[in-house]
Amino acid sequence: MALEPDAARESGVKLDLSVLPPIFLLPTHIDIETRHELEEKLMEAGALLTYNISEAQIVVGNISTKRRAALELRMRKRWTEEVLDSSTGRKRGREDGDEDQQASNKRLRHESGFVKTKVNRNTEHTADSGNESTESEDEQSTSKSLAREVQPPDTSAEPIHLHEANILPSIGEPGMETVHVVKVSWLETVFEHEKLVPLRYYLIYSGRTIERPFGAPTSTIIERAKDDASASAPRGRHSQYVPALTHGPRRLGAHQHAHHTQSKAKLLQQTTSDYEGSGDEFPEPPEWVKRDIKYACQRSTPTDQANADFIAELKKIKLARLLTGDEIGVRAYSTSIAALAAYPYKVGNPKEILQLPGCDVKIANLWIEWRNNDGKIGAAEEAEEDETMQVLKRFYDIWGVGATTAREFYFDKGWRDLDDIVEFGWKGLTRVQQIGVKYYEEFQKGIPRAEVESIAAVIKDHAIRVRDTGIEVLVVGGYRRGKQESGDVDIVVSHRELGKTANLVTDIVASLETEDWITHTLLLSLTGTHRGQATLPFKGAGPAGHGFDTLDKALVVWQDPNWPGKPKLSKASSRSSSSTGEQEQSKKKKQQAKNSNIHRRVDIIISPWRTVGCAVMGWSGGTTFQRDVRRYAKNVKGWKFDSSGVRDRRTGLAVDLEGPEGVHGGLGMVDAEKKVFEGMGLVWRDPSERCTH
DNA sequence: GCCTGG
DNA sequence: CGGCCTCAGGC
DNA sequence: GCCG
Repeated sequence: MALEPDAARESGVKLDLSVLPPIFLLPTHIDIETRHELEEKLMEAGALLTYNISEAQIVVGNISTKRRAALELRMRKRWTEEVLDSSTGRKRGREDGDEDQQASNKRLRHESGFVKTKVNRNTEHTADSGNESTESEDEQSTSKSLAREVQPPDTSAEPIHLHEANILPSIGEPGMETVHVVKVSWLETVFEHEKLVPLRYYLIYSGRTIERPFGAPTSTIIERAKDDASASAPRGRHSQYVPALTHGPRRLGAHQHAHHTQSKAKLLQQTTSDYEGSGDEFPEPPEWVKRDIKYACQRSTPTDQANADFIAELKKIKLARLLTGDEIGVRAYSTSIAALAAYPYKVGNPKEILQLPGCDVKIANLWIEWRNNDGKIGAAEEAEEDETMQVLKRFYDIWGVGATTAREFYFDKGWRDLDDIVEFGWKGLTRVQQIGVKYYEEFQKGIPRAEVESIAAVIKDHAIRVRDTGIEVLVVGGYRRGKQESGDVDIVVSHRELGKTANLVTDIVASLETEDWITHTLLLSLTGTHRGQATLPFKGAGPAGHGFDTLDKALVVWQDPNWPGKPKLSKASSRSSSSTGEQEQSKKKKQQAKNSNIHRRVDIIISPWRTVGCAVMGWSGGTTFQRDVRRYAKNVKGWKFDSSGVRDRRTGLAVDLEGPEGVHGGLGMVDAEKKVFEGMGLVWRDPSERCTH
């Protein structure tokens, strides 16, 4: 029973760790009990335990890769760069300083067996394996591989006898700026043998402290980005370009229209004080400017925009606001951009900008800067080039990751790229985020119009299969606005008979899955069906007024299951591969037998016919257009608009814009949409004129 | 109740 | 100075 | 950041 370790016997002396530099214990992956135990033993042995990582020279952790080690330090605000073995550091209290690290490694390799298990070069990234496996097991398999652990070196076989002077690795400068991250097994070994053993066999990573590597030093952008979104509203947003306003009202140069411009006019002098551009001439503003039309749904916003270049710069600022969690800033810039996007002339004078609703001196001054600075805005370029912003953007582009989570990934977790997420955070991702990461590159690719059309045709075909030929569809979203490439496919599916749209999403998705068009369902929204079923009398003829259903919809991942070289399935066994001939074939083709068709994001929206015009309208506009439809409905009409219908805010009753049972006769979805525009007092515009961004 | 997407 | 589009679903 |  009472086994006595060799080391214990030979050292009559009590273990003394007071010679060691400050030690930091990484809590990561060490349960609280073990940690307390280690802390206790360290204290007993007189070790210098620190809880301030910046003063630690030895960091002990239950981790295994360099990458993770650097990450753990980074997370705790200690930025380091790796010190390599080759950089033969100065010897540390050692006479025979000629033995460099390589030599010592070499010797180690010869004299003991555990070098191969030592670090085990456990550096293969799990991200790399992510592409190989197939289908729904992928997320799991990837996370599984993350759990792989390195075996600790088997030290009991060969106790180590080395000089105390050799305890610390001979790399890096001595002192606080160098930090060595070692495995927990080092401490365990030390305690087991009650003897100090060299770090180097347990060394994961050696780093030298460096400055935080990037960015305009503590630029306001970064400061803002650090703020948690949950904290109080972003503050301190004041541009250096906003002039103090002191003058009384002045008269606008060439024109004297709307009153609202007068209050702006007094700022104008300030704004343009250092602007000596072309004369004061500029074109007669369009009607919507004169009438101070504030809602994007009330004006035409064409695809090709006279001020696209300037808008592009503004969008960079808007993106920065988005990534920093400044939603209100995003709103503001969206409004300004939408107004500029609708302005049909190339701006040549800042006064033109002041005329626009949603634009004021701030934007006018940005335009001046843009004009005087060769088409560049400092804040925009700065944000674009900022490395923090770039990382946040990378994360934000993951489907299912928003600005808040992107910032959490970066500032809290310390991750820098997708590999970090896969390697260190996979299990913490939601299901849809895992899918978003898995198809990251594919989802970035635009979808050509022809492909949108063929996807729509397949959906329509399946909808007809699960119902009948009364199914009608319309592709909405960017496609309908005329974009050459769409980010995703949005399609509205309806049927003139009320009962035929109940449970339709479910049936369509099921049918598509049968033929493997859908690889993942990201979201299934069924409230329409739920409510419809609850409210609607089976035989129809329900009193109008009930009918306020939200829409059923499915957000799915789509892949064309037909690909060149696909093994032909025999007619009989359509689903499972059971025939022996097939097995052989699939085995033979195992390598190239992979569907390389690009995965696409597809939104299938079901609408009852009664409100299909609202659905079409609600899904066809750009973001700002849609938001302004709702604002307009609220502020001008006192209604609440959403893509499943309109109701009066006061009475709560549904507003029938399309007739109690929707449009009839030869009228279709677009006619229904026209009725909605008309009913809201809006001029119907071709979707290509709703390009608000 | 926060976060996300549309 | 307060408000800024709206809603369902996932966690 | 702009509006009422």
